[in-house]
Amino acid sequence: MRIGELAEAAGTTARALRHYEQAGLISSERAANGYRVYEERTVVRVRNIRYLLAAGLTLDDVRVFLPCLDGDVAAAPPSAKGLRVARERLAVLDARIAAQTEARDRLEVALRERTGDRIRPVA
Amino acid sequence: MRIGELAEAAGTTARALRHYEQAGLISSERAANGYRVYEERTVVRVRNIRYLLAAGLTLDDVRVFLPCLDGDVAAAPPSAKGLRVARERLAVLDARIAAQTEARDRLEVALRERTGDRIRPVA
DNA sequence: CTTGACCTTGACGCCGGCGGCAAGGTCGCA
DNA sequence: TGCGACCTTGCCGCCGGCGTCAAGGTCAAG
Repeated sequence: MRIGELAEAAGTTARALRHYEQAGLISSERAANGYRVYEERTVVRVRNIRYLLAAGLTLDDVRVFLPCLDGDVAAAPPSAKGLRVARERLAVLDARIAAQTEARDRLEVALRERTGDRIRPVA
Repeated sequence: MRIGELAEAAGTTARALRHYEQAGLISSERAANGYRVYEERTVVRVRNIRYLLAAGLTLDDVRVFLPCLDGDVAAAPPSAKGLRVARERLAVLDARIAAQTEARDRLEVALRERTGDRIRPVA
């Protein structure tokens, strides 16, 4: 399939796909005329990429998960290094989530206190 | 007080303060030599601004809270609009956190499966 | 043969919240 | 009188994930 088809099938744009390729997240072969040609499974891969992006990860983050992006769990088990990196990522994600949750709670508290008081007890 | 003092008192930088002024969040008078001069209460205001920023709002969002940023009880309570913006932000933050938590959980599950199944890592 | 839909690379634009540098003016103090 | 700390405006840079031209090549249909 060509880039336009893939884009539509995966719910994104050709531009984004070139961007992912440039970032090393997907790969393509080339037809004689230079057009990019993709395999069917790339659709799944791209969907997974977009899922992770939507979850707030960066392209850099996503790269770490490449081995698991094709949805085939039995396929390529990650290397020890991959596992280590993945665990580190997990910690990073936890930290990030914690930070955002904290911010969220602050906002909620502010809102709650607004029911009467001022925006926040200011020191 | 001058910009440097305000910056230190409010826990930020002179650069950021000029940025806030440029964004219409704070105002200053000018001394004869052109230096910005601030009132004491601006410290509180800036702290509140930074508090809201840290809670995940944008400068644009903060603008709607201007009437209540001085911590003055007599001042106007946050407008209905302000509350609405804050609630919307809260929803956005919640969604973002949920998505990331979901991704995190996926990763954890994947990790668990790998380490349980295949002990031998592949280079 | 032409149109028009599709593809190619390359490069600049944008948003947000500043950081940081340039190039200069203004102080107080020794 | 000269140093150094402070201030001024202005503008470019950065990160991330693309959007959006620009300037072309390719191909099937009419």
